[in-house]
Amino acid sequence: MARTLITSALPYINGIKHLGNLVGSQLPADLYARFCRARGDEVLFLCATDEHGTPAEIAAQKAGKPVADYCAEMHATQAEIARGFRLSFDHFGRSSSEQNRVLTQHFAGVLAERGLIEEVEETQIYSQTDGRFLPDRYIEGTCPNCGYDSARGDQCDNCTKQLDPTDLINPHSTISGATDLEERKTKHLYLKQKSMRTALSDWIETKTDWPVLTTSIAKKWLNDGDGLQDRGITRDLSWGVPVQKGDQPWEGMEGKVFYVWFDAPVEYIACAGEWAEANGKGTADWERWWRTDKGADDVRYVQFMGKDNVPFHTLSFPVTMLGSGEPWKMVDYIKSFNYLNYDGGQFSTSRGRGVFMDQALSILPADYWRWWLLSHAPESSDSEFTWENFQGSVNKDLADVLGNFVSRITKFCRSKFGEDVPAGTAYGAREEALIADLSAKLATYEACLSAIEVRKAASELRAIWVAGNEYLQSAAPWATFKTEPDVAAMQVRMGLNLIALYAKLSAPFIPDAAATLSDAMGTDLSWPTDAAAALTALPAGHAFTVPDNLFTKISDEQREDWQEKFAGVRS
RNA sequence: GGCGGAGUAGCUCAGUUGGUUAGAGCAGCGGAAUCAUAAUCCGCGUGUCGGGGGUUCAAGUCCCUCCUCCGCUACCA
Repeated sequence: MARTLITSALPYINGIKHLGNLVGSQLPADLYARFCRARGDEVLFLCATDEHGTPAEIAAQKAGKPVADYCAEMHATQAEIARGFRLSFDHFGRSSSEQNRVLTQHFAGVLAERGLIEEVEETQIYSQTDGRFLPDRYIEGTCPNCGYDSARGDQCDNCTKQLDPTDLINPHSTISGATDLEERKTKHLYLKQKSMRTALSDWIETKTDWPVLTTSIAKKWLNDGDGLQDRGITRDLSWGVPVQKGDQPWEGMEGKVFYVWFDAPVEYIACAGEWAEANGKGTADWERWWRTDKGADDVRYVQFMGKDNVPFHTLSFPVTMLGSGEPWKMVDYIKSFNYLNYDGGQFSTSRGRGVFMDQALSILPADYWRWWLLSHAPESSDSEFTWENFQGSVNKDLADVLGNFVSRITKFCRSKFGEDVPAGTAYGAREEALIADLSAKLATYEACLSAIEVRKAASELRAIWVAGNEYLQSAAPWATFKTEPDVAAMQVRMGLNLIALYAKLSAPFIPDAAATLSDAMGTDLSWPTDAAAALTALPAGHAFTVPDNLFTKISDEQREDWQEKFAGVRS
């Protein structure tokens, strides 16, 4: 049995994510996980909240809560929303877990032993009022170049000049507004990525099947300018994984924590440990997914992420794993996505522009969103959400093409033959042609899903739904019923079998509707091996029920209402 | 500035290693059907493939150049 390990980029803890975040990692990862499970792979699908770092501390401060409590609450909220979207994680963990603390400290210790960590003393800005060192972007002041008065410490938004916080005139903290900033010396650990450059490059060169988006970003960081640079992996914060060398203290690093981008990817591994613990399993159970010396040799590991995450997954995290010299399972395929824009601009968390995951579920069920987002996934370039397009796709694809097909065949059968599959004649030439057509389409659909070609898979699935309508239209059982009721019965039997087949094939995209259909047809959601067999699965006499309409159309009034509601600031 | 991605029908997008009259879905127009959520099916496309130049028997596809949009640029994650 094929074994597939799937991870989605970890959503950051400081708020509810928008649809752009969802479609860039969690949702396509779920599609793939569902497909792999359906076709019989042993799957471990992991995701977690990324909880450490300054933004989490500040969000907690704004909410007036201790950061640990804040993160616990937000984790619960994000987990609930993930369930709402039917994201089928085997475990939804937390980067603040005990497992991650131990493993992160372990990696740091091993990397230090192997000479891949260097201590560097540097000068940073400290705010006495805030009682903390400030990352560059949390310092604002007047730009020495253009005079813009809200230039950030890393870059001026007005003239785009790269800045150093000490360049700013009248600098102040954006957290408190404090101006009592001072330069302080502080010591930090750097991961010596430069010394791993060749090993990384060799590894990336073997990945000839990766999407261009993934490899081009990786190669750029490897080769641009002076090439890959060493990177600081510690911070002067309190919320994070305490800096330790394995289980030993790290002299001179007391009170410091690891940088979130060092511990967050480690959570992919630690999450498997959390999964094992939550399910009464042992160390060996998760190590067979992650240690090539303990059974992970035959695992295929696939990661999903937005393009902004690619450098960390192609460089930093591999340095950690390869540098450890330990037999960790490396990623086999990285599926990366571009951005989803909202109605002519970007989704914006800070300005509350666009649709957030909780809001989306409050107006429509998960399947509607899953279908639109996946069928418009930003694979080859950035793509665009508009309410008109959303309304059109949902109404046409889901309500008309699929929903109405189910409705017309089940209701016709009920009125003419009752709620059992009718017998009638044997399948004839038209049915054989349909089976041949669907065999080909099924093969294409599977190939797209295997290759994680999300949009193409969606359009092929739609074509499979359309084939049912084409068949029904040319077979016209409502006409044959008047003269040859046995033929009409056979045609209806084919129609009902098509519904059962659609349930199986549609489940990765629209799991709720698929479950409704399989319940109504009294069948399961096992993956069909062959169209001919699948279309004779429901025998004459098999009982079914007529389901309620699968999808309700979005009215123009609703669309206009939502368009208005989500244009402005999130309340 | 550097790097990367994109620019194809009114809209959203496909176009494999260059090869017959450039495609799909939606919208629009015409027709058929009346089982069904006024749902379906059939037919209908004269697009300077962002502009210009080049290579080639042949370019949306390769090269050069210019324009526009977007992303990244290492202390936001």
